[in-house]
Amino acid sequence: MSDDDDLVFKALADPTRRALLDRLFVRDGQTLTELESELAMTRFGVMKHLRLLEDAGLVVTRRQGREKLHFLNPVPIRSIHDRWIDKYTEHHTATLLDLKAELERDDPKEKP
Amino acid sequence: MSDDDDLVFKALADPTRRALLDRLFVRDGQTLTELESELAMTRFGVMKHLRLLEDAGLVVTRRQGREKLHFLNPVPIRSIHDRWIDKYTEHHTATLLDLKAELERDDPKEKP
DNA sequence: AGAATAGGTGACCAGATGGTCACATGTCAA
DNA sequence: TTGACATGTGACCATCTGGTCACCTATTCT
Repeated sequence: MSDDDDLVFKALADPTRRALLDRLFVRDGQTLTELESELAMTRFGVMKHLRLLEDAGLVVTRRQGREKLHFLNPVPIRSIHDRWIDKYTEHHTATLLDLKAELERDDPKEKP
Repeated sequence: MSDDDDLVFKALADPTRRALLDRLFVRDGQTLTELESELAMTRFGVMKHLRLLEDAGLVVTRRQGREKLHFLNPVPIRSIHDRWIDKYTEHHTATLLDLKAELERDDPKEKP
């Protein structure tokens, strides 16, 4: 069944952790204290979340003196995609999303 | 922050629900009872999981008499991919995965 | 009509999860 | 070497989650 991805899905299930990935997607290599300052949560909470992201392989780290730098790793995300997106229908799915994005751009916040 | 995807990530966080998606990926349009028969869990548990998958848009359904048919919807999966995979590095990431797959094919279960 | 089949609801409970704190270790700079 | 800074650990608690059951509705078959 290939579910060693369990850590990845569990890690992605929390909005705070997804926000952390978003921050790293914008600017890679941030420290714990930098990330904490944007997140309305104590340092300990952020640390726990980063730990889970690291265990899942979604974030890789490098020590630099007393600092620990965090980097986003996109590989596990790509694996999720490949699990349920058939090569032959991939183009069709991407096209649907493009259409959705275009509709939302044309009619912003429309309430039917 | 675009986190109306919360239901999607929560739905994917459970191994039983991922297994259900796997089953539908193999054969689409199954009923609740068919899916239950493969899953070592009572009908009620499976029903709860399918409900969450449906709320998240990962599964779409169609009623046919007293049966309810379940179909896999790949669109939300593609959205996850697009959130953190940069268009410009996408090819690089896919290449890394291909390499990983090839290595695991050549050296099955090697313990370094 | 009556029985069998497919699906649905609400309550309930054990166990997992998110967040905080007191306290501890390692690192840099004056 | 003393103090400030960056990160780490273990315990603790309120809340969420996964799974089951008693009971109910709707559809099909004989």
